[in-house]
Amino acid sequence: MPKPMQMRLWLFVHSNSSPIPRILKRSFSNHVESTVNNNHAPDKKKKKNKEDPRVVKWNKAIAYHMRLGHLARAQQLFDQMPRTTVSSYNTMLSGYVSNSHFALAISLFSRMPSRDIISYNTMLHCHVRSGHLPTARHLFDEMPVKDEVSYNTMISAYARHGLLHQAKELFHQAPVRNNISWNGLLAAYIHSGRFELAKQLFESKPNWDVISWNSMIRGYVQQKQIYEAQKLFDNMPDRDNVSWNTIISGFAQSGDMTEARRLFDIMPVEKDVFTWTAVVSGYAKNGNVEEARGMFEKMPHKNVVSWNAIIAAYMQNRRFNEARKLFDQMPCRDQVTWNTMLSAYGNAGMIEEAREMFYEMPSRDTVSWSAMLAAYSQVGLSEEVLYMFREMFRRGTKANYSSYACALSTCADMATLNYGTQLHTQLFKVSYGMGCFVGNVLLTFYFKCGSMDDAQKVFDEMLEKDTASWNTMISGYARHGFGLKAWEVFDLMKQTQIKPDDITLVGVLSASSHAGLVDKGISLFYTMEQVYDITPKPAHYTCMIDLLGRAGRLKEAQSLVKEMPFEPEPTTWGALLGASRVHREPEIGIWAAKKIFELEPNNTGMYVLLSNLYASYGKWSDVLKTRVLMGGRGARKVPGFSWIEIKNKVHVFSVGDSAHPDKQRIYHFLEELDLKMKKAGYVSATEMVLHDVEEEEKVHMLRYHSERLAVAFGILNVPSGRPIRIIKNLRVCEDCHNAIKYIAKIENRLIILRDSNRFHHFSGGSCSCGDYW
DNA sequence: GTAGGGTTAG
Repeated sequence: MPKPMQMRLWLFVHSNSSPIPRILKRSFSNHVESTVNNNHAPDKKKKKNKEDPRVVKWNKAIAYHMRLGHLARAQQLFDQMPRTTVSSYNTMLSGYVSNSHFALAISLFSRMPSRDIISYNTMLHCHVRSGHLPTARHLFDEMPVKDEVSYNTMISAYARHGLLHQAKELFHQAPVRNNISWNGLLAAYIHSGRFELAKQLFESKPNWDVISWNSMIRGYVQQKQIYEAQKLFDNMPDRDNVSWNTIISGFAQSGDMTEARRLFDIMPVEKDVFTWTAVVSGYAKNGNVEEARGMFEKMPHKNVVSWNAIIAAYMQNRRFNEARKLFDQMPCRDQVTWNTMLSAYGNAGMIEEAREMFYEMPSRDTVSWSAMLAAYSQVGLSEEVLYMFREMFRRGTKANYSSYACALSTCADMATLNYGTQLHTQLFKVSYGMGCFVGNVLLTFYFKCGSMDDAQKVFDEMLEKDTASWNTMISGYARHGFGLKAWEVFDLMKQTQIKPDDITLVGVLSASSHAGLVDKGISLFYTMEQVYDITPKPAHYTCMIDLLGRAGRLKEAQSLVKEMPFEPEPTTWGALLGASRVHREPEIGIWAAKKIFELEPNNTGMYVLLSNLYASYGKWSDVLKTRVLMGGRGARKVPGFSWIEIKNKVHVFSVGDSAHPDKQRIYHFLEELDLKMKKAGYVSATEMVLHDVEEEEKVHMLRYHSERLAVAFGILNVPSGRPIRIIKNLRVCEDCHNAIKYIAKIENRLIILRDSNRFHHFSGGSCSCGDYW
């Protein structure tokens, strides 16, 4: 049995497809011969000694300038060299890569007269660092010879991207494994969310080095198990500065700044820029900008990253002017600086400022484009999102999963399943396997579009699933009213190594509520702390109130609200309000509505809910009062009216506030409406407004009429009672198609007509409204 | 020439 090293070289020599230059091939060949004959591995030291000392001297000088980032000087030296060897090229190559000049590295690599394994490994590292894993893999596959460095480079690259499957595959394929390979595998488990497996691996091998201990601490931090992380930190055999930085940033990220600060003050190793920056960003995340600023001032050596952290601190806490001042003062800005500003403006909905940043920034990377996409998406500019997404490709920026995520979620919002599916296909072309992130994006998309089958298919095909994948499935099914299915997924999840988190339980509780699984839901809620070690949060209470409310147990829901250990959120009150409307408990509903207005005086949606609540009891004067309170804040086309037009007939949902200040506008609308209504044989709209309180009965009748149409299409009476409804393969006439869309808008539902056929696409057929063609 | 820690998008 040949030794692994010899085996690899043998493979290389006998490979006909090897792209390696002939000269190099010959020298390799000789080398192999001698190695095989002598039956021992090549001696690296001997090889090093062969290098011309003058060349070594030049190389050292080049490397020195590269380390300092003096690229031009390094280049000059390289050009002046009396004799260049592969090692000089390699020095240049690795200098370019460590200075992130990937294009220069690629160009140099292509011009090299000969290449050795180090050139190939450096190039591999180059592609990995620039984030082009498919290119790296391609090179890896084509490499004439691979050693453990090549394998390790790929393993840890896959690990960092959460691609456990690929990392594991190469780990097992690797002919030789060292500590770095094992650490790579460990990192792969951690980054793909398979922390239980990471723990098992870590426990099974006793001789781990400090790097793996640090990875495990980081893993616990990522799992939000900070006290476990601390236990590990306390027990580890020796701690270096990275260990300290990891645990400090762990406490900082988990919001425990007291402990983070205590560790910071007692740490026995020297604090570096990582330590300081972790603390600055920790204070920022806690909203303590002053303290963050104080630490920033004290920081002995600031770099761009620390500047970025302080700018993010101000931006995250909405202190835009101060952030802007710092931004202007900064000694030098990098891509992240610009992106930080851009994305923070985007998050705040300050679209103009975001746009300004985007167009002013010297260069744009994927994050910049993604942030801009997110900014547009946030303010609902769906068309802009898709335009920018295409523009991004046109400008040659590679889209990543974030950009796809944004585009896909916009597709979901616009209910453009076709374009989204197209993106799905595209994603497959560019991707290097179904990682968690891409899978989760697709799951979200298909659920948003209501294509449960497609979502399930993606889920089944996913090689790696993390907590988010399971959560998306559970809450996806829950949202669409498939409570049993959601429970099924939850039961499956419990059989895996992945632990449910608080979001999982929110999904399961809401599934229970929509499927009427009241007892299951209640028992989960009261045992979640013991079984899953998760303390109920406001969202869990909201689910419970929704669950009890839907089941008609309003009194219990009411007392649970009172028992809550924290102030109920507007959505909690909303759940109670909705239930009280369905189960005719106006007192509770009004109580809830009042609470909502205290919390959110401008919540127009709640005004509408309240006025609907009154309307369903025939309390028309209260409807009116509520509408008056709403003022001009209603999002309707004409304030005070909800109406749809179906086949030239106007259906009025409600006519409310004749007391609305914008009388001119209302009367103008009424004139138009009048004509249409009279033509359709209905009572005049003007009449209704003038006698609105008395005539509301008639309005109610009209509402009922139009609702009947809606029921025919299956739009109302959605089993889940939730605002998403998918109608597949509907044969519908043009007018009704529009009407359905309009109902969706009025009723604040997302209705998706999937694969529906419009009137003109057919010859011979009939629509549910009675029309035929 | 390969592994762990701090800042930005999702």
